[in-house]
Amino acid sequence: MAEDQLSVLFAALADPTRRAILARLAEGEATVNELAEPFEISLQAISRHLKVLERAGLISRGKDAQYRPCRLEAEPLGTASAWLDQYRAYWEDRFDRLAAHLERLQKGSG
Amino acid sequence: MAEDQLSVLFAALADPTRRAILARLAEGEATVNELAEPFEISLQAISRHLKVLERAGLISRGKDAQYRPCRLEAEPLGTASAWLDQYRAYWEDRFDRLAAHLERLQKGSG
DNA sequence: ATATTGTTCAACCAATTCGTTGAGTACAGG
DNA sequence: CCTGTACTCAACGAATTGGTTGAACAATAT
Repeated sequence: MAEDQLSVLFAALADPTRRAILARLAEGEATVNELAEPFEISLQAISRHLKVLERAGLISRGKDAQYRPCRLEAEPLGTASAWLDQYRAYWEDRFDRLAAHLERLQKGSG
Repeated sequence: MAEDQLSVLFAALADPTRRAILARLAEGEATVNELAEPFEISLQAISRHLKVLERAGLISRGKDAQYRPCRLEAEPLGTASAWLDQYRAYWEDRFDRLAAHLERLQKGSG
């Protein structure tokens, strides 16, 4: 299962081919063939990666004759970033002490 | 395949149970049993989720008698956040126009 | 010694994922 | 109309995932 937005999103980002596609789209729209060109895998495989990205809301697709230009839709990345920000204090050095402190507090419970 | 750091990391974050475990650990160390308590799934399933989180570098585990206290290790979240920051310009409104502009630039190629 | 508690390992199953190939569908142009 | 180009759908296989149960093992308590 796991159909929530964040799960679908992170799952989409968990594949290096898909991340490479996003990087390419950051430079501008591209057709499926253009996106497939740098990879060794079949066009069909790319087509399915695009479907995953679309389901995650990370791309949208247009229709221009027989072309299906893809466009980056970055909002979900903002959502992911916001989620990660919950933990920012835990990875930024200045808060390491705070985290350790909170930990000890709740362990000793008094 | 896909054994790179980022892929393993995002894959670890793609499961809601694992994200819930991280949220719990943000409040402090916890044993496997403590972590399992809120969930309906077996202890073994939790144990495997912890293994995934550990492989992603998101937790570390201690040894206290028969207990294996887990601790949040947030640095990888910082890595993920840094990766996302590449795209920040694309989801922040003030840059939407820039993105669209870049797109048009490269399409027209002149 | 034995039992109990905390945790992991191993085998298994169902569902999903990521690739393949082969067969469509949709549009453009001679 | 027929061909070529762009793309998607469907069927398939191998690998992975996320759950299960049953058996281990380690440390504590009796």
